Amino acid sequence: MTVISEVGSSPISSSASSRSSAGESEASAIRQRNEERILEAAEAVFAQHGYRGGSVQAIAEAAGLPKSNVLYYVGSKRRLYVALLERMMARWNAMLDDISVDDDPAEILEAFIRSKMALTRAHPQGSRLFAAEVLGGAPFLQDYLRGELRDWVQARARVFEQWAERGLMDPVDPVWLIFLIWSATQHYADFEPQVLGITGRDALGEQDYQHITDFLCRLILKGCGIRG
Amino acid sequence: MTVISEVGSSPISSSASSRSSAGESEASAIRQRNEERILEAAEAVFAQHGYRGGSVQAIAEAAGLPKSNVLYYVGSKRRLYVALLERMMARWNAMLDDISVDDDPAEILEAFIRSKMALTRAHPQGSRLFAAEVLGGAPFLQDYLRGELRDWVQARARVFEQWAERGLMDPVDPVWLIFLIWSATQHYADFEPQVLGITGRDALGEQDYQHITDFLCRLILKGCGIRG
DNA sequence: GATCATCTTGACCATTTGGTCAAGAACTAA
DNA sequence: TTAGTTCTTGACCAAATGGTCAAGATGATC
Repeated sequence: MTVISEVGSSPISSSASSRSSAGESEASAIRQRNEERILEAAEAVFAQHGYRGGSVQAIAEAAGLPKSNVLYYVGSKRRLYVALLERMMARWNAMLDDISVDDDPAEILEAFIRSKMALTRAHPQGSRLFAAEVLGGAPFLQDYLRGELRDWVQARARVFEQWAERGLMDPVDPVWLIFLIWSATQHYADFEPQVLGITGRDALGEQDYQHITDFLCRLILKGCGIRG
Repeated sequence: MTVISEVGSSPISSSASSRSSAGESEASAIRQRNEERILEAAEAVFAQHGYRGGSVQAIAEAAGLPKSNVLYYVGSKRRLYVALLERMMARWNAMLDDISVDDDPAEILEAFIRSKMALTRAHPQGSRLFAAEVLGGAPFLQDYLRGELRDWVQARARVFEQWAERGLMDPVDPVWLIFLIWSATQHYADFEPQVLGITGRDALGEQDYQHITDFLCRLILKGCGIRG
């Protein structure tokens, strides 16, 4: 799947109204600022209401710009949505590291859980955007899910299986294990109103995240027969 | 939170166009059949697109009825949505059993996981409807989350803590444990396109569900220091 | 069969939606 | 300063939206 154009130029500028004849050029400060505002606003709106339920007017209001100004920069609702998904995927792809059978299972699994929880905390709206898109049937993400994400999962699963063969962890199903870690870590972004309602909090703080992360690391590693 | 009116009468009939002067009366066979069609269709549409993104026209098409006929039965989009949420909550409340410190932790946790997975399999759209509503900030569910669901979680957590004190399980955080079980079990409904895309399946079968359930039971119980 | 209630459903309505368009202001480079 | 580019933004458009309305068909009861 296409990664967003290289850092420095605008993520949308090559596809909307700045068709400079010199090819890809540096976006102006005004354009960069406004596009960033639009992307942030759009992420929140689409994360909350999905593609169909999110309106360009709501995005415009959240960005503090007139609707036609938003459309001037991004071209269309669809283009904006695709740009957002690509941004999200780029962020995730940066985390799709490779692991080896020579690595230590405890370290790898713990790092995996910790980095996912850190992402949840840093980018909750990205997680919600993904959740909304998948709830909607993932129409824009099929290639990604069936392509590089799947390859990554399968490669990681193979390493988990080899660890199990060496007796370094229990022979759990590695794919369900990966889903368990994803669901457990994303839950705190995706279902935040539930978490806050039930725990009586207004927000989760750094210390809460620390406790949750520690809890997940301990339980999942022990549950896998690692360092129990 | 209000539970749906008693079995036998229509879940919507008391609030839309059948204002019989004799009070609550048995709905006709036509009404029952059409209301059920509408509820099923609406559940799918709202689960996929959320409240804002789901349209009455789409629901009407999915139900095979004209839009104004749908509105004849349900009154408004909002009433329909509320009725759906109430139906979902009633289904969930039937599962909010009580446990005691004298129960066996292994049995209780395993039953909890198994029943949640069975619910995921039997009512995936209900799970997705809940997810969409929570992603949207849970505007219609705050009382439920902060009320009886919270009470249930707290009561269950207290029992978990007492088990830990008796050395029957590790002293894990009981609330995070409940969230872990919810997120892990609902994942297979809510993120089904992801699961299918990554595993290369067109659907999850009974055997898949069995394996996943067994995996979750084993890992989570072992991770809690129960019967490891 | 007559009467009343329920059901069906297209026409209609005000508002919202994703755009398109173009005038004028602001910015940039020579 | 001039010319060209970018940015701003209200007016406008066709289609979609959640309804409302009422005529006629169907169902139920006496």
